[in-house]
Amino acid sequence: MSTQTQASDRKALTIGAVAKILGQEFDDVSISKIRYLEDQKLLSPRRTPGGYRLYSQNDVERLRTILRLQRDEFLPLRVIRQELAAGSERDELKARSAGARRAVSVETAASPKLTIDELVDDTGAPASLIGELEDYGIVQPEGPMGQKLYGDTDREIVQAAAELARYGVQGRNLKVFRTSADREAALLEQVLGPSLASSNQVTRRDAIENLETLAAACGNLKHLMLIRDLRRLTGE
Amino acid sequence: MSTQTQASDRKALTIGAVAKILGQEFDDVSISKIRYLEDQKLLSPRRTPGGYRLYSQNDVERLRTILRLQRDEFLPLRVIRQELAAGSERDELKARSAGARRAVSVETAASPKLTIDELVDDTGAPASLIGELEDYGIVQPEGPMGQKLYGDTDREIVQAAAELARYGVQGRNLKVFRTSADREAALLEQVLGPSLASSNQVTRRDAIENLETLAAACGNLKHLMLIRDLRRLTGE
DNA sequence: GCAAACCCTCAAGCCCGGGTAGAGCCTGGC
DNA sequence: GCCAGGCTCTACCCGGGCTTGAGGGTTTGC
Repeated sequence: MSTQTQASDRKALTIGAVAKILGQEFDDVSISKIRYLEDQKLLSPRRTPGGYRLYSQNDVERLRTILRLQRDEFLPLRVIRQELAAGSERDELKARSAGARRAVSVETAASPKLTIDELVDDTGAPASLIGELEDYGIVQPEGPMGQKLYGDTDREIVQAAAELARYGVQGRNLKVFRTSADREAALLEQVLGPSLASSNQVTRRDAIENLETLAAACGNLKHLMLIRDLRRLTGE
Repeated sequence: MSTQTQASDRKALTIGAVAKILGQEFDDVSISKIRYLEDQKLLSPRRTPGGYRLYSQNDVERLRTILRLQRDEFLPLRVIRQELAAGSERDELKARSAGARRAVSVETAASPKLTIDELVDDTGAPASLIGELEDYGIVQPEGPMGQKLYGDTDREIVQAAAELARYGVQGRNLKVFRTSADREAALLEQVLGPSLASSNQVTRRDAIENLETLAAACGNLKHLMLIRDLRRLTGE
C-alpha cells in the first residue's frame, strides 16, 4: 500500500473503507461486525443526511483499540465499553511503558490547536453538540467567532461528551459538571493559593505537585461518594 | 500408609470440601463446574481406588488461579490452560495487572461493618474528623448513635478525607463534593431511571451496567474539566 | 439521468464457550 | 448396613458475538 492514501484520509470514511483498512490488521473484521459493535454502544460514527455511517480518524482508532483488546486481551465487549468510557486509550500507552499510576499532569503540553472542522472530523461528534458544549462553557475555544481554535483538552472533553451522548445525556445536563469543577478548583485554589502565587520557584513547583496529589485525592473521594449514591439507587 | 492422615494440614480434600472453600472467594463455583474444568484438562486431581477425586493443597491453589484468571482477567479456559502449562514464571505479571483491570462495580459486595473505634484504628483518622464528615453527610453510618456501623466505602472515604486533611482541606470544605455527587447521581438516575426501576431482570442488569459505564465517562469528563481549570490556575 | 456499487434497518438464526440437570449407580465412614 | 456424598454420561440451556437475508434507500461516475 502506498502511503498517499494516508494523506487523503483526513476525511471521513464509509464503513466499507474502514473494514478494508482494518482488515489488514485484523482478520475477523467485517462490515456487519462493525455495525454490531455500534449496536453494542462501543462506537457512534456520524451519519450522512442519507443515513450512511461516516467514520472519523478517531473512530477508526477507537475501533482498532476495540479489536485489539478483543483479540489480544480477550476482553468481552462489556468490559471494553467501560474501559473506553473511562478514557483509558491514553492510559493504555502510559501504563504499558511506565506503569504510571494515574499520572495526571497539570502541566501544559503545548499541543496543536484545532479548528472546529478538524475537531468534528477528529472526534466524530456532531458540530451541534460542540456548539452546545460551548454554550455551557464546557469547552472553551480561543479566538474570535468563526476563527475559534480548540485545544487538546477540548478535544478530549468533546470525546467524553460524545460518549455520554450515546447514552442520552444531553449537553445541558453537563452544566452540573461545569459548576462542580469550578467549585472544586476554587477549593483547591483557596487551599494552595498562597504558595501557587509565590514568586519562589521552588515553592511554586511544590505547590503544583501538591495540587496534583490533591486533585487525585478529590477525584477518589468524589468517585467513592458517587458509587455509594448509585448503590442506593440500584439497591432499592 | 496411614501416615498421610496424620499430616492434617496437607490432607487431601473431596470435591465438596473444595467447592465450599473456594465458594468463599468466588461466588460461581459449584461441584459440577469443578468437574467441568477437569474435563477441560485444566486440572487432574488424584483419585481414590474407588474413583473419588482427591484435591491436594496444590490443586486447590491451581483452581484458585484458574478462577481468578477467569473472573478478573476474563481469560477463556483455552488460554488459561496454556498459561498454566507454560509454567508459573509469568504469574507475577498477571498478579500485577490483575489489580488494574477489576472494573468499577456498583454491585454491593457485602463487607464487614466497622465500629467507630475500628474505623479510627484502621484509617488513622481522628474521631473528630469522622464526626465532621458525618455532619456533612459525607459518611453515612448505619445504626443508632453510639452503635453506629461503618461500611467499607465509608472506610475508604475517610481515608481519602484524611489524605486531604493532611493538606489542610477541612471537613466542611468537602460539602461541595457531597452536593456534586448528589447532582450527578440525580442526573444518572434521570437518564437511566426508567430501566433501573424496571421489574424485568434483564433490563435492570443492563441498566446497572450502563450506569457503570456512564459513571466512568462522567468521571473522565469531570477530571478533564478540572485539569483545565487547574491549568488556568497555575498558568497565569 | 441512470446504472452499479454501496449502504441502511430489522428480525431471525447460528455457533460456541461455559456451564447445569438429572438419571442411574458406587464409596466410604460412622 | 445406611446414606450422604461421589461418580459418569448424555442432554440441555444460556448468553455473547456475530451472520444472513429480505426489502429498500443513497452515492458516484459517466
